[in-house]
Amino acid sequence: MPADLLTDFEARGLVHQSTNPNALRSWLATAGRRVYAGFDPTADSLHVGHLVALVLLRQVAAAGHEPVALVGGATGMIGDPSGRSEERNLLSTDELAANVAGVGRQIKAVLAAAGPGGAAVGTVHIVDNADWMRGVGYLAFLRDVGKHVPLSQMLGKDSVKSRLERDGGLSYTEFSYMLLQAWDFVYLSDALECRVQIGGSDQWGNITAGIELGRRLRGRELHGITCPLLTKADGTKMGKTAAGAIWLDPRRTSPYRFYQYWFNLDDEDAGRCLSRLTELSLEEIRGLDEARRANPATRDSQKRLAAELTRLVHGDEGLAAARQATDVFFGAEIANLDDAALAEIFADVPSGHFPRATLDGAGLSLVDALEATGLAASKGAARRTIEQGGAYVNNRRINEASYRLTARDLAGTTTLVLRSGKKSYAVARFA
RNA sequence: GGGGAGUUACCCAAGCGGUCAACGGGGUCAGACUGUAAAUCUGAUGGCUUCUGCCUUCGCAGGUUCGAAUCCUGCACUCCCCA
Repeated sequence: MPADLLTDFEARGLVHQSTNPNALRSWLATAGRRVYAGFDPTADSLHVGHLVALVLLRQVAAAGHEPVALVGGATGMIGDPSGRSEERNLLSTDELAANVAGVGRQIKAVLAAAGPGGAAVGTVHIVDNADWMRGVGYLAFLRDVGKHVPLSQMLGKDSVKSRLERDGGLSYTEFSYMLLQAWDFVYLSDALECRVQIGGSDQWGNITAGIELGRRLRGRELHGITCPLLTKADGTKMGKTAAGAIWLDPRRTSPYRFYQYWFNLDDEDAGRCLSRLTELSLEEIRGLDEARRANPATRDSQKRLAAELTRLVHGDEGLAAARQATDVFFGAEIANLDDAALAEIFADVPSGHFPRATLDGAGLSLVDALEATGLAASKGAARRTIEQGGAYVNNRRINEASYRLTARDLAGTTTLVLRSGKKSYAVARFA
């Protein structure tokens, strides 16, 4: 028998708005129900902001239902105006195809990842709305769908209203977006008996448009749940850093940096993420909350959060690599590691290549090396960093701006590790 | 159409003939403290450098002067007021 999904969502702070909870609950009381969430293929990788929806779908599966992940190959042609202050640039069809493929792969991998205790995930549906939209003609769509959507309803949506009040306005194309998403919902209720759509709080308008259309077109009761936008205690969006978004694709954000992002959250954010993004039991989360208040310095919540999410996205190997890199980065002096291990650990760190001969004789000046590897913007900046005590070779602080690197500074046979400040690393290879 | 104000380093913003690579704030970087947190405190913040200086910057182009971000002329852009 299925767990009470809605109650669990509420307990985890995952419900922002929902349609009639009683009807929703009774529909979900039967196992094997299908619940969907949509993902826009705006890039070839998802980022941390998409994690809530992915985790929601995993919990749908864990509760004995069947999650449906929709990749918007068709809607991506148009662009969702929700939560956007300006008109989107259209993606080229090539770009879009690549994005749909990339995002689809990621969703599949995350949904297929083993749950806590190794529990396998059951049936998962991944669909692309281009598959049913491609053949639909404009006239047919206007007659079959558009005819049933009152303009007053469309104009009433916040996403439309806020845009109309702005100078940029919005195009007819983006205005029409909600019709497509509304039709997706009805289509999935026909094809897969899917009656529930979940999404971020900015999707409420699009979801209710679908519910309304289902009622008018089919006399069918559809349901919606939105979850609150995940933000940090300081009000900024989760997953945004000065350097850019935290992506799920390891080529964009290495498992190490992904791990570190969660590891570095402050206490309040870590607690919230544990309940919203992990599959730990509420009991276990309560325990971590208490431990954090009693003894915040151990950072158990952050460690656990980072471990859970890194494993979910990058698997056991990704987690192991992130942990190994963390040990080395925040550990003592680096010595006696072979090149292969260094290359592995520092895979995502910028590197500089120098001819082996530069280490001979007087050697290579540390200032030049810091500049060449990009750890310092200029030689002046490199000198400053050294003089202020922020430069390290193999994690050993170097204070002399005149320091020159020679063969004895190598940590491996051809490699040494430079560091600026607490967390910026670069690898120098001499071959 | 008439009148006025402005354009300074990543951003905001002082300076109004020499002592200006240019006050101050934000941001950023480094250090201390700490829990790889937050807050706080300290230092740095055009480039190169033999550490002594050199070079390039104050909307753009000229000019005056021993010397200009500062004065003059022209050009471009922005803003405000009156019509």
